[in-house]
Amino acid sequence: MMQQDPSLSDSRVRLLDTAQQLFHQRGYKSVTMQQIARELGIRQASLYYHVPDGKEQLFVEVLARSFEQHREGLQAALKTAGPSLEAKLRAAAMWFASQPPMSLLGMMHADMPALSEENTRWLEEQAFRCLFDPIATAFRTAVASGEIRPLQPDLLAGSFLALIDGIAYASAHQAGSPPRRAMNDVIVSMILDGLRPRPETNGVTTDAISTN
Amino acid sequence: MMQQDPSLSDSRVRLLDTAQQLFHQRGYKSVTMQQIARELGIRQASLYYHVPDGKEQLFVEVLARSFEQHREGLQAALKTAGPSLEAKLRAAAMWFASQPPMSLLGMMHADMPALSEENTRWLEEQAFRCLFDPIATAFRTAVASGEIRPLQPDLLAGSFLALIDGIAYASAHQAGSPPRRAMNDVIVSMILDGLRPRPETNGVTTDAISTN
DNA sequence: ATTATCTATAGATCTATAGATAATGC
DNA sequence: ATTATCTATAGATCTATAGATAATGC
Repeated sequence: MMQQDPSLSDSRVRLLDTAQQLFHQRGYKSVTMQQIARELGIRQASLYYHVPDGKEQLFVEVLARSFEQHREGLQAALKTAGPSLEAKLRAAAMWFASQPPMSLLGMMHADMPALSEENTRWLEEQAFRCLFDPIATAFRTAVASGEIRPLQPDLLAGSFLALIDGIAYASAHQAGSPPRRAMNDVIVSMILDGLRPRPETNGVTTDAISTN
Repeated sequence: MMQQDPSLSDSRVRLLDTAQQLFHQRGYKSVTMQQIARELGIRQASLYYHVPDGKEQLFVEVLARSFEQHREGLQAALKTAGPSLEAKLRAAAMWFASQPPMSLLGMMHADMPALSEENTRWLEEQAFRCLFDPIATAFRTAVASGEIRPLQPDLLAGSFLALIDGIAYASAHQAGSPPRRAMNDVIVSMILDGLRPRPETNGVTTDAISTN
């Protein structure tokens, strides 16, 4: 009748998957338990067998699982990449491009205020640990090695994530936007070399894509 | 008894201001007519005198007004700035830093799906015209003059706005984050010159702020 | 016995409408 | 007469609970 341990039975995983998709698409408040159930082909009340603590618990679990997936994917990507910041940024961007858009900023902003303070704080910690920290570490290393100028690594990590988020948004909502890989190339190039033509770089330029 | 023309009476403006603040803070769905009314010190039903078509109309009007304010502020800032892209970006960033954070991306993502298709489309057009277009034009000009490398101006404009959005978010939600002006300097410098040290720039570097 | 669903429904919340009331300006 | 509020309330929607039902595995 009850089930306290968050088991990972088949039907529970299906629930988390469906909820994840809907929450990421429309946010916490807009998605109803009704809709999640309909999508699963079961009745609304049946959801409470899997998440006895209700909608907020479901949302928190979904988001935490999503963060964790990103952490693992990011770590793997950063590990296989070479030691240069450029390689790491490309690998990280590729990882994000391979995942469904998660609109981190949007979620953080719009959905957190509806949750309990405890859940908010905890999810912010998870987001920090899983998404922000790996990127910030890469920037910190690059600053330490002199590979990039001495700017605040935290700010750079935030900027990188904001750009990644923007790309995900554009590719999901903007009609004729380029593929995410192509946009990745442009922003990595921008981050590292800037938009101004480099003065003395006689050789192949890193320009990725032509105008408009 | 009724009032069809969107007059700008004192009490109506107060309503729009209050609603704007709340909507920008917590998004469309999370804010209730009840809360808006409480904030104004009146009863919930009284709101419908000013917005007979209800909550969605209120939200659309608030957002449209907000976009328009930004368009005017942006245009003014771009006009007073010098012709260089750097001056324009700094001016635009300064304008945004002078305004309450509006979390454009978050709103777009989380709130639009709850609105009618017509309103969604219309608001997207307004966002494009008021926020995106002025910035994209600046980038287009800079590409045409050769001031920057030939990358897609639209993508660059989106990137710039994503960064601005990220800064607003950080300054609003992150505990010890630097002032928005300082973050602006860093990102403009990053956008234009990149993070890698410029090879032949013998002179004053544009490094803004020290490590960490 | 455990797992996963179902029906039925209480209770809360939220939007919106109807119609009354009060103040101000002509 | 116009402007801006009020009270009261209908109707919709949404979360969550109680308890029944059915299938599968021991």
